[in-house]
Amino acid sequence: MTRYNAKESEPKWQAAWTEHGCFEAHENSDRPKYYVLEMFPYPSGKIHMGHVRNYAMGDVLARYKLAQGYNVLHPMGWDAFGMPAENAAMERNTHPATWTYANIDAMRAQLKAMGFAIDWSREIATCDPDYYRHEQAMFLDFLENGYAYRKEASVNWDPVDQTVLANEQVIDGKGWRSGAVVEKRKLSQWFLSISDLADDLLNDLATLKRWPEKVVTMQTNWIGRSEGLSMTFELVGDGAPKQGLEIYTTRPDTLFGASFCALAPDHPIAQQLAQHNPDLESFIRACQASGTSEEDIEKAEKLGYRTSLTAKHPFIAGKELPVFVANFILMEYGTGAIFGCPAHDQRDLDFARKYGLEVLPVVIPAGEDAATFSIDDDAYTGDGVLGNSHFLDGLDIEAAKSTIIKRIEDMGRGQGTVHFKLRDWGVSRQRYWGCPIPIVHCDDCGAVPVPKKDLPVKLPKDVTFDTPGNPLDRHPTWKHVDCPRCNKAAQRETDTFDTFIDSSWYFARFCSPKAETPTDRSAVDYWLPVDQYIGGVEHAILHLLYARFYTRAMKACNHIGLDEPFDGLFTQGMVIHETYQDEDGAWVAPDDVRITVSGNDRSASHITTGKPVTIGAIEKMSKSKKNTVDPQGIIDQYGADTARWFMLSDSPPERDVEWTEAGVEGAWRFVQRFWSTIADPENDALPSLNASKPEGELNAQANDLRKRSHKAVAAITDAIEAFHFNRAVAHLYELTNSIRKAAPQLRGGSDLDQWALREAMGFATQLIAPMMPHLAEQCWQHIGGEGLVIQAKWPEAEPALLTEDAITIAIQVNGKRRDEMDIAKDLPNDEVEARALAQDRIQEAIGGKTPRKVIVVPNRIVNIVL
RNA sequence: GCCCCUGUGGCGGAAUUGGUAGACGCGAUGGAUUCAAAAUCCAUUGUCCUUGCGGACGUGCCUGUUCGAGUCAGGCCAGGGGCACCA
Repeated sequence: MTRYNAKESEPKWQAAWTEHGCFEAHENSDRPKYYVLEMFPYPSGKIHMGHVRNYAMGDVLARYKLAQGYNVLHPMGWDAFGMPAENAAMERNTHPATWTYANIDAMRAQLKAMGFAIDWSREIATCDPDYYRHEQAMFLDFLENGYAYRKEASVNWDPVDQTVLANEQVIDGKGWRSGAVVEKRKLSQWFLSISDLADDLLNDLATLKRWPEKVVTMQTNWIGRSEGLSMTFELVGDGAPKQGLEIYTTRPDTLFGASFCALAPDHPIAQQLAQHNPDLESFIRACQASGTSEEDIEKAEKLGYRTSLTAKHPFIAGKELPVFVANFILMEYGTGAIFGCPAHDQRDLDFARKYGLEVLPVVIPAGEDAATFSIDDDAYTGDGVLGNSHFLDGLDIEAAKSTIIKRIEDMGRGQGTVHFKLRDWGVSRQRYWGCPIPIVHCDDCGAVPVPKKDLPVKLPKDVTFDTPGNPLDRHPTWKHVDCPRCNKAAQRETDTFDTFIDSSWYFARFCSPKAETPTDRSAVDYWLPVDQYIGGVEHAILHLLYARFYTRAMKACNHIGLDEPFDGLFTQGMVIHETYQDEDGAWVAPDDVRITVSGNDRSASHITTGKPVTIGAIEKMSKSKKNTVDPQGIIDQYGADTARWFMLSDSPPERDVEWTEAGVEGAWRFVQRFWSTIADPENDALPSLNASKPEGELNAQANDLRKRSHKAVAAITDAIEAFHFNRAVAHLYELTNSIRKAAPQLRGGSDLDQWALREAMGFATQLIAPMMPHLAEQCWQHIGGEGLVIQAKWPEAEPALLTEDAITIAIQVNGKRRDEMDIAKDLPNDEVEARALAQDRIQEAIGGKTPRKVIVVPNRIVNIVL
């Protein structure tokens, strides 16, 4: 028998699928549609194991749904804009486009070699003008419909590189590349008003039934809705603004426990006071200079500067609260000002202790008395009843909140309001390799949209990266254009879009990738929503929230007809690997490590030097720790099916999977074992899979095999539906073992027995096809299956074969298992009880006592209680 | 600090609604085959006691509910993830 040759087989079947157009999706179908999508890759150069895992999962689903008779859309594209291309351009002196498209070509070839069931005719790349011109058109629609606007915002500015840095590029307050101290700079930038839709985005999370709860929770927290009160305090003192001070609080019930007010350092009133107060000015400067990293915040002391102003308490005549400028108040949240109630907020308490302010409890826990309850080092944030609070006394917290809000509203001093942490999405990037923002700035007309007929605004090709700054800005001619409105000389916007915009609507473009408009309504109405979206949990917030917002904005502009783009979401785990370090602490790549096993102990040495190597933690594959394994090497050595199978085995898809050499070898062994199970020459005399079922009686073993294989059909179908690929794999191992065990006898049996064996082989081949499609095609051909296995209808189990008429149940005495017995299924309880009590071992265990109670759970268990 | 998730053999992990814990795979050990190896096949493999039959213990820890708990409840511990001076 010949070994299975993946190298020969895989390209052959890939060609066959292409030739038959197996994966091309068409809208005109009477089959139900199914849109399966994996998050599209950034074209970094070559695929990594994370891609293999992600796309293997999506592929199982796509092929399974295809076999189930669905009209499947399973497209692929490239999230092709972004900084790495510019960095590569600087380092290698190539153009970002050259680098990107070369990467795309390389990665496309690799994905094709993996044999994924992708409709390549729908391929898109976000850096293609044919893609981004529609993005520009939609931005203009958003602008017209009030979803986009322009405002001043501060950015991280690297004065050496003359560029804006993302927060992640600022390390210890310095630019990651230049090392220069980063400045805050105000730039006029474009924003999308995602916060206008905060309520919808929050409420509709409840409709996402097939999303992981974890992601829903994370988005809920990110949107951060809170209900509270905005109210104005009257200010007194030198230079007090007569409009007063507007604060925001979620605990209006604690107003009678207020002992100070505090402003953010960049609050307008603080700024104004600082103009005539050098001490305050330097305090504010110190606040702004302090770091914003987690660690800094953790360590930072609560600092305040007591201004000359005081705030009048609205209900306590003569009570005035000192007004501080404090370093822990954020201008971006609420109104940038608070009243502090130290008894019931830890930060306020820390602050009050430091500055000797009053701490008056106003929420009294059950069992305490308002007159004697006191606060020590910990603020009391629990439940209770109001005390020391005039007209609120005796109310619970919720009642007190609504009462005080009503009073303040009636006084015209404020109103109950809702605040969100979610802020508008700044989309301007001072970068070359992104989608140009289709705007012209005219001295007279302001920001003028580029007319749609003039789109796309294309990136110029002749740019250089040898000097810092934005190449679009210093390009000699590109930005100089005439105003579309008044024809006077004007300047193009030289910013490009955040690349998250590119990925916020690509799933819609896949429905009609060649349409002359951003979407073809009949196509998106047919295909959307995406039935199953699959990707890494690292996109749980930004990408998925942006895409949800974008879908709503597109709907408002008539590009799409629904609110939620992704009906089902699955977030898969990472691929991880052991790390290795040599004696000097340098990381060693897995390829350079030799592992020695003795018993259950493992040790490692360097493959060339022979020196000992320490086996370290199992971590996400990363270049810096050198614990990566290149999928290409695996494909070359074992073939795509082995890599796919390993990725789907063992670990549940949502958890991390550890890549191990032994595991891959195990997968490879199984590929061969499966092939030899099917292609054993001894089987050659068996009837073809097409042969009709002969008459006669099955022998016991053949009957058993039929039961096993039909049960496998049911179990594997359920497992795939539930995204339990590891369990589907386990069932396939079992079915294969059953076939191997039964084959020698059944081969020599009756025609019907032989047919049953062949049937089981056919099932196994079909069931394995979504995971190892090439191997399956080879086997399918070998056993005489009709056409391609990918085109075969998914098998269905005969219900009669799924139930057993004889079962084994356990017998317990006092909850401990003492024996088991074979009984007929659905045997009446009293008979089961009688038979259980008659068992020798049970009699022994009972020891002559009379059972107090006998519990019979039909077809499951008997428990005898003494 | 707040929120969420996860703890099962040497390892990855199975175990419908509470009903025989450890399926399946990896690793390991012994054997067959072989001149030898690779490959393949067979057997054993939770721990402890026992020559064997068998028995005791066992799903992070402690309590509880139940005839019966990996599964349910309460309280801890450990690991991972997310958010965070958000008023």
